[in-house]
Amino acid sequence: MADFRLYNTMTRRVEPFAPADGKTVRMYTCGPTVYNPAHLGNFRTFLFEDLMRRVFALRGWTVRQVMNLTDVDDKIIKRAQEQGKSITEVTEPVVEIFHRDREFLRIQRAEEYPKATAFIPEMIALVETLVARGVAYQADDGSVYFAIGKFPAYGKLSRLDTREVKSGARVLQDDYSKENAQDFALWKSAKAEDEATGAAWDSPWGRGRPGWHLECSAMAMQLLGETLDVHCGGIDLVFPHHEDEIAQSEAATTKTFSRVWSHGAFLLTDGAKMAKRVGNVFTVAGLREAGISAAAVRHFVFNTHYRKELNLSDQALDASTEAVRRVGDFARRLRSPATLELGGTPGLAHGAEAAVLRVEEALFDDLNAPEALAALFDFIRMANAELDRKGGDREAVERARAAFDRIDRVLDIVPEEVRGDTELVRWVEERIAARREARMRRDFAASDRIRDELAGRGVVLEDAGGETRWRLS
RNA sequence: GGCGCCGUGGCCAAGUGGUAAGGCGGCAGACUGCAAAUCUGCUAUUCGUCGGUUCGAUUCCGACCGGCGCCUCCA
Repeated sequence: MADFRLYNTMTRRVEPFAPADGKTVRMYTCGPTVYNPAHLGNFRTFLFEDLMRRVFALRGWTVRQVMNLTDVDDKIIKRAQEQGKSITEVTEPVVEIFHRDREFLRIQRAEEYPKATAFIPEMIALVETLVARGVAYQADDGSVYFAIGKFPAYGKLSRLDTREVKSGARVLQDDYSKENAQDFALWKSAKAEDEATGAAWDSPWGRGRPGWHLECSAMAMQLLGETLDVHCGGIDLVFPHHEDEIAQSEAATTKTFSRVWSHGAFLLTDGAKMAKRVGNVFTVAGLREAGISAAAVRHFVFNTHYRKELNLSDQALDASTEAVRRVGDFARRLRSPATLELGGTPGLAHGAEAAVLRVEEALFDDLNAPEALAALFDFIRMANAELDRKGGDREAVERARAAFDRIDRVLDIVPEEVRGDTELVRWVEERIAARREARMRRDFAASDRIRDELAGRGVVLEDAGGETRWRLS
C-alpha cells in the first residue's frame, strides 16, 4: 500500500506517518468554545480534520477521534453573568447548534465530544501531579501556575527560543500574580462571578476552575492515552495553547504527548483573519440562508491545501457550486439504470481505477485534496466521454460506480438533492416515460407541457443522445 | 521589534531543478425539435520585481515590493 505522509508542525517537515500500534489512529482535535456558534473559520479547521479522519479510514486505519467542547472559560462566564444564567445554560444550546452545523457540513461525528466540566477530577489530578513534581506552584491568590522555567523543553513547538517578546509589549498584565510572566494558569481561584455562574469547583487549592490548556491535556490523556498519534487544531493554537499542553502533559508523564502536531491555516474574509473580535465572521446559518450547499462548501475548502490561507468570497463559492453541480450530474448519470443499460467500455473501467489510485496518492501525501479533486474531475471528463460511446459493458459501469463511490466517501461533495431524491424518482421517471411517448409521436407541445410540469417541481430535463437525464434546479 | 507564511492565466488553485494539474468563467465546434447537459478544440512562451547559483529556475539563494498571521485563553 502507498506510504502516508503528513506535515508535522514540531519538525516543520512532511514526514512518514502511521499510527503507533499500526491499526488505530488516536487523534485529538481541539474543538470549539461553546459560548457562540462557531464561524466558518472554525469550521474550516473542523473540515480539515474531517478530511484527515476520512483519509485515515481510506488508508485502512481505524480512527479514534476526540474533540473537546470547552464549556467553561472567561467568555462563557461573562456571558452567563450578563444574562443571569449558569454557564451550562449558556453552553447547552450552543453545543446543539454546533452539532447541527457539523451535520449540515457532513463532518463525521468524532468518537467522543468530552466537555471540560465533566473532567474536573482528572484535571485536578493532573495539577496535583505537576505540583508534586515541582513544576507547578500555588500563588498568593490561590491560583496554581505552571512554572515554565522548570520545563527546559518549553517552546519547542513554537520555536520560542528563537523568538523575542515584543519590546514594550504588555507582558505582565494579568489578573493573577505569578512568579514568571509567561507562567500559565493551571487552576484559577474562584471569583465571585465564577461562583455565581456555576463555574467553580472544590480542589486541594480551594474553590476554583480549570485553566484552558489543562482540559485538553487531561481529556486527551484520559481518553486516548499518554501519547497521541496526532493532535490537530488551527494554526493559531500553536502558541500558547499547544505549547502549554505539551509542557503540562510531558512534565507530568515524561512521555511524548503527541507524535505529530498538525495545524490548519486560516480562513480569511476580505483578506483578514476571520474572527469574532475582528467582526468579519460568517456562520453556517448565514451560508444556508444564502442557499450555499454543504457540498459547495466542502469543495471550496478542499480545493485549497489545508496549510494555505483561504479567502472566502462569493465568486469562489459560486465557482464551487458549479463544480459540485457537475459532480452531482455525473453521480446521477452513473447511478441511472439507463446508464447501466447502455453500458460502458473497458477504457471506462481502467480509467476509473487509475483515478482512484491517483486520488489516494494525492490524499496520502499530506492530504493534498486539491490534487485529488483534479484527479476526480479528470475522471469525470473521461467517464462522460466513454459513456457517450454506449459500449454495452455493464461491468465497466459498475466498476466506475465503485471507483466514484470510493472517492466520494472521502470528499463527500455530491449535492444533497442528488443524494437524497427517492420519493421524487418514481414520479419523475413516470413523467419522463410519458414524455418519451409524446416525443415519439412528435407531439412536441405535449412534450413541452410535461417538461413544464416537471419544472414546476424543480426538475430540469436533459435529453442526451436517446436518454433523458434529470436534475433538480 | 522578534518569529513565520503567502504572491501561479479574468477569478479560485495544484505543482516540479528540465520547461505550467484541476475547477469556475469566456470563445469556437459537435450533438439536439427546442433547451440543457455532455464531448472536442482554444483561452499563462509564463509562475510579484530585480539580481545570483546552474547546462537549465516558476521551483534553490539574496534583496526589494505587496498581502497575511503569531508573539494577547482566537480554529
